[in-house]
Amino acid sequence: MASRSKENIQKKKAADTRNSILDAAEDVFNDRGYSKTSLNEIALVAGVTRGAIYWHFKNKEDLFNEMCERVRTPMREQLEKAVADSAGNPISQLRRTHDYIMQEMVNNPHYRKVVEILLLKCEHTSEATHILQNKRDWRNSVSDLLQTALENAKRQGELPEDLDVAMAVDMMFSSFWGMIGDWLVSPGRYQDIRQHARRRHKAMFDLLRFSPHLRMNPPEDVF
Amino acid sequence: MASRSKENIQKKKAADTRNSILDAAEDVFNDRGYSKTSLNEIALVAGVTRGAIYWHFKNKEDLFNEMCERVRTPMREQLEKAVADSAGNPISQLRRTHDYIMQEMVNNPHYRKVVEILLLKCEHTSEATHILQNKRDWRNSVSDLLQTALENAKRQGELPEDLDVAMAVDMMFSSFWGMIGDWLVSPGRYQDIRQHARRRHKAMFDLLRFSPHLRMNPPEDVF
DNA sequence: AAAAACATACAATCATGTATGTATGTAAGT
DNA sequence: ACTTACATACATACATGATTGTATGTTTTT
Repeated sequence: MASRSKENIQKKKAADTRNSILDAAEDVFNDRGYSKTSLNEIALVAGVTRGAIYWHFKNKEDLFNEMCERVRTPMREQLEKAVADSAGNPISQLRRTHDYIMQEMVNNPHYRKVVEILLLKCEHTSEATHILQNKRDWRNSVSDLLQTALENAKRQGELPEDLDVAMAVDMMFSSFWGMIGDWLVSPGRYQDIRQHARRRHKAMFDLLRFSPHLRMNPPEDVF
Repeated sequence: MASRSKENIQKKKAADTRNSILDAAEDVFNDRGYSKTSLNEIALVAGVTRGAIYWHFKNKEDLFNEMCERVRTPMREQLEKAVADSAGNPISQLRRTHDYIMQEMVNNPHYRKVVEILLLKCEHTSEATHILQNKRDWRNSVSDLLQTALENAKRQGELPEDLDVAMAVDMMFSSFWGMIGDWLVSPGRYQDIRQHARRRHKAMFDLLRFSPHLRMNPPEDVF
């Protein structure tokens, strides 16, 4: 048992190193951008050498993906749980979930940093398709969740029967991430981003409920 | 006069070289991302050497800015003209302008490429503040224009008197660029992006007209 | 001849991947 | 109980290649 304990201590230390590398990556990627960041800089900030990074990660791309995963996994789980719990009252559950995400975005540095990197600090090149894949995966998982929630809301009578759910999800999604991007570019523009996000979220549901252009057969008015 | 003409020919040739460098920059930045692109690659695609680039531009950053300017200047002028012409019917003028921008985005490769670079192909680092500045400038000029147009619409009675114009502009802006970003990430998602954009634009104006949460004193309902 | 519009050559730096070194802990054999 | 062997978890060193800025040609007009 003593040896077992010692073994665990070793493993914990290695895990700590790994996490400190990921922490450093969040900071350096944020400051210098993904491409311009060298593994050496990350190593320096983490208090190790590049050797440690190559021990824990295959290369820069792998490190990047693991960094994303460390945030995406708990985020997705939280969202899935939230939607699963939304049996009775999908809209208010969505509102709570939205507020929870905004809270995490503001208060959880890991969330904010990784989102900031994905939105503003990495390039979408033809070779580094993993970044594109990362974004698409994120989008798809969130979209599916939203879609489910909106369908639930339709069944509950909280949203119009003929709501164009795909369109609504599209609009909610890009409006939300557009706002987040805007906020990250110019944080000073918002005195209270969470309050702002709440208003926008409510406005968005006014839209879903009342706009004829988000129905399955939108009006073909003059143009 | 002959000498003058020959001189002009020379100058035109130089201007052609300059433009071909900027064209090449649009393509290579798009393919490889801003950071990973070397000036040599751009030179190769443009059919010149790095010497030509350093003759026409101070460095990579300068080249980037000039590339943006070549699109931003005509775009801003078009928008300014459109808003100036909107005396009588701001809303329909805004709709036409929105449609015009989408048309350019789809049909004008220069517009699309530069927007794609700014949204997806460049990193926002602490040293390369010119990129941040570029984005802020773009945002501010478009926001001011939108703001003016919406104020006009209020005066004409086309929008509610107590509409929170700043909030509305914010929402329109981030919703629009969020959509564009989404489209550029997954073009296949939209069979007809212009039609999609039109629906969204109309829906957005439903929102401006009818949502109580976009008024100056939004309802403080339960949360 | 001199300026414009480039091309070529060079020096300095820097990042990546890998190969090799090293320290520590542990499992196995005797 | 002691050594040997080995694996983990890194650090160090090196080879390679790429990029930038600049300095120095070269050609063509004027």
